[in-house]
Amino acid sequence: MQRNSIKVSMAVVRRLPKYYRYLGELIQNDILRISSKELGKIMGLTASQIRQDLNCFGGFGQQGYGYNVVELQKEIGNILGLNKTYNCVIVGAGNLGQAITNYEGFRREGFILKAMFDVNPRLIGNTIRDIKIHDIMELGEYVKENQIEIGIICVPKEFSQKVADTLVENNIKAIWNFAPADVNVPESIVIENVAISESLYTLTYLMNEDSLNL
Amino acid sequence: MQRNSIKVSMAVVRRLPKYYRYLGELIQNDILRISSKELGKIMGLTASQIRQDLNCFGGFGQQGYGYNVVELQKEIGNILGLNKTYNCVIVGAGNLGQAITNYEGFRREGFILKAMFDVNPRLIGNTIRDIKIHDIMELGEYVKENQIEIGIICVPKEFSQKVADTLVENNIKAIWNFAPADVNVPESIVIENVAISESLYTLTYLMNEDSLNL
DNA sequence: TAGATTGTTAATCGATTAACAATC
DNA sequence: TAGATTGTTAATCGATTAACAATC
Repeated sequence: MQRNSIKVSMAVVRRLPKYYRYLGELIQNDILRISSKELGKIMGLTASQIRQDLNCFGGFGQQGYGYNVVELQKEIGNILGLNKTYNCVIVGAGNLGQAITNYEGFRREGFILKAMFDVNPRLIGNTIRDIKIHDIMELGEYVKENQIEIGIICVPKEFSQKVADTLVENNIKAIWNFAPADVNVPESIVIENVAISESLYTLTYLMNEDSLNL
Repeated sequence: MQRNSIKVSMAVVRRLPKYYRYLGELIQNDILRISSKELGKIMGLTASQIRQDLNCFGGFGQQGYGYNVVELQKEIGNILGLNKTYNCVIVGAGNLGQAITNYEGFRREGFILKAMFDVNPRLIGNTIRDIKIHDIMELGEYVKENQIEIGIICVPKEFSQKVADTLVENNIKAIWNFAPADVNVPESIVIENVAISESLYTLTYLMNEDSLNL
């Protein structure tokens, strides 16, 4: 069931990966059927919100029954675009770049890491999990030649905008940026600036909230 | 200027670190004064929202002038609790744990990494940036003995809940969890579940949005 | 069938934006 | 002082929750 011209809010979109993840856990625990009420309890959402969220995309449930967990997870995966594969590169082969390379989950979901890039001569030429580390000078050409769709930026913030520019010039479709400074790209490019520190500072805010005397 | 019993919404709280970061960049660029209008343009927010956000905590600006960047950044830092120091441990000394250890920014903001922990005998006893990697069996005792306030979880998701439980039992105050599965803790403990994959799946959603026929 | 639970509309709540008097 | 821009109140917008008829 598909609708026409319903605009889905970012609030909903950002909950979808969480649904996807929790449904995956249910499958692992052999739970094959769930009601919005139960799912809400597990995820800390209201049943009403879950039904509203899902109905932005279609009626995936069944009255009197609930939702088929496997089917629903697959549907949400499709909505998220996880039924496709994506050619990716990682720029910056330090610890963070390596951590992402080593994370099995991403390969499983269709993210194909084609190459890594770095400035460090000691790293260039090495291989991590069969992925070769190239000289960052070759980045632009490689991205263009190999139809790379997603660029993952793991370089220090001083270089992140320059890397992003190179990616954009060579027809990247999306950038996942881990440098602790937002990167600017044209409207047509999809960008996620992660800024990991923000969640740490939220943590300390919450630790001190009581003593703030608001 | 402090108010009594105003509840600050999480929407506002999660913008504070971003203000802090952008103000830091302004300082680096020797911009010492800014209006809500200008700041909004840079950050992609409305001037009105910025003024509303800041006024949850006090009147930091001056009519006809704007905001003193250095002063405002410092105030927001205080609100976020960045005027204090925090004793931290990292559990899981793999690439991600090492990436965090190597990130200078955190030390600068008062996060004191006291120790790392791992199960891997090859890592135990080693040192990263002068931080010793301990046997994970010693985690609970160490946390209790050394007044550790923040536990950073960088272990595979199979072990994350168990690690969290150990931290909680030994009086941790907050947990910053990078394992790709939410960890449950008592109400009194502050928890940030990061789930990095969520932003990647949001990215692919946005890449495919047009073809969704909503 | 009766019970359960959805899909969906309406009501409420909260967050963002607009407007403007206060004031530097 | 005049101009600029805040702090703050009011208006609007959007997101969440509640309610219930539809239906499996």
